[in-house]
Amino acid sequence: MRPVQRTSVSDGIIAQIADLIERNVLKPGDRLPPERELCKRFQVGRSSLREALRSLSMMGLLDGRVGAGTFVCDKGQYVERALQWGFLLDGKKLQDLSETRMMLESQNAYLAAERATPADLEAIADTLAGMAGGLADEGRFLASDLQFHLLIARATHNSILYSLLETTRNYLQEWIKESLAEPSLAGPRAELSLAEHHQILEALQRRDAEAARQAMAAHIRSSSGDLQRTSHRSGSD
Amino acid sequence: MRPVQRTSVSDGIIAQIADLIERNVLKPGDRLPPERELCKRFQVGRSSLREALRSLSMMGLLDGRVGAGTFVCDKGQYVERALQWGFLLDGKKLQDLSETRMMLESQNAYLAAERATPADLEAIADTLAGMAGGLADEGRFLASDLQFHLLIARATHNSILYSLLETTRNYLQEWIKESLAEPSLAGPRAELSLAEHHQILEALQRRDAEAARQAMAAHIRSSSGDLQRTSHRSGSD
DNA sequence: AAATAGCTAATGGTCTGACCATCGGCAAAT
DNA sequence: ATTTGCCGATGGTCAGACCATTAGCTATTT
Repeated sequence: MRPVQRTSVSDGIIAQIADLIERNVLKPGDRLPPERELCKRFQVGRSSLREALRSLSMMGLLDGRVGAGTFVCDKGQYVERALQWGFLLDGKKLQDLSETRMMLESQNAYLAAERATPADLEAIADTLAGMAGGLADEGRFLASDLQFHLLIARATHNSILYSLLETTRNYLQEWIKESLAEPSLAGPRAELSLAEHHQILEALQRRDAEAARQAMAAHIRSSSGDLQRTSHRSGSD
Repeated sequence: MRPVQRTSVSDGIIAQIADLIERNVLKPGDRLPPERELCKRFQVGRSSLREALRSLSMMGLLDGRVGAGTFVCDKGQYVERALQWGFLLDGKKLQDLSETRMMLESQNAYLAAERATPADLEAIADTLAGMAGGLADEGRFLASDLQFHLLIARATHNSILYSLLETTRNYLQEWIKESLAEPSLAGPRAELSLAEHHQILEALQRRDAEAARQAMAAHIRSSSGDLQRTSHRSGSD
């Protein structure tokens, strides 16, 4: 005798849909049939179906858009999503976040210097050019700044490290924006930032991993200095 | 003007309950009020509440038992559920995870060397003693091994780094266990592992951050070598 | 002809009430 | 003291209804 395992209806649906996605029967971007029809096909109630879809959304497999339908997510960020839960569950201390970001950014720069393809480097250089051209336009400058860092992370060709960096950046984005919006700092800060980015790019192009790491670390340090200065207004623990 | 973010009812409930668990208001093992009462408290329909509870269960934070109630799970077990759909750990991901872990472990060792309190160091030393005493008992040895690394992460006093390391470890736990279970490797591997741990502890006690980082990196490298050797059986990219 | 405004149907999101299966504990019977 | 049977509480499921939003079409306007 062995303990019989009771399988809930929702879990059955989850297993089926996840299997379809895994076997690529449902490709990223595909649209699922409407909920009410899925109910008929699976022969289950809408509650159970929706609980299943909700779970799959939570795992990052599906994405429901009201009025449009439910779609298969294009990014296979299963593990990444799970790691982000770990983020959410812990206290989001600004200082800890900054420290984590510093570590991720510098280490990613190190790896990127070793692994970036010519196409990666070209994209990074292009973004940097966009930054320089957007010194006056704050929004464009910030967008290029963000993209610069994300492209470096992508150049590591490690999806987990990329995802982690993306998440930390998202959390810190607000503070970064605030800090750069300081009128007294905006001009010189942006110029300095641009110069630092150039140093990073040069290190990457030279394939000098250690230099890339240190250039990135110096860059983050100098900007996190501003963060500290800006953040003490909005309270702390 | 900025795009207003629409927040679904379920997401609101998820955020609230997750927050309660995070702040330890809801401790592991605690029982939640019945669904029908939660509906009244949150003033939401049962569907929405159940979708939220389902998502939290999927994350491994909650566990619903029919006839008994819904209980708060021990944190850190949520990965196993995700692993039920084995499609997320292909060879590439395993490699990325190992790399991420290496980076987290070594950097945490660096920071721990700078910040560990005497109590932290004592706890780490105790755990190492437990490891030495558990060479014969595989389960005890692995448990102490895990605790050793987690204590170092805790000694950084950075909750995010700790959480990330904890999560990556959970993912890799199965493979680590497999690798150490190799009969031909078990004995020498455990001895070597113990020696490496001693080196790490010594570096921590000397407050030599760079040495701690390198000792940890060497340790992870040697064990991830076993991981690679073990994992090539189950396919790769 | 092109752009805009308004309408309509489809769809996900939410609520309600009901019923079922299972579990825990209690009381009666042995 | 142990077993048996019962009953209430609880999570799991279902069906139907209504709402809010969206996409796409239509008619109006420029």
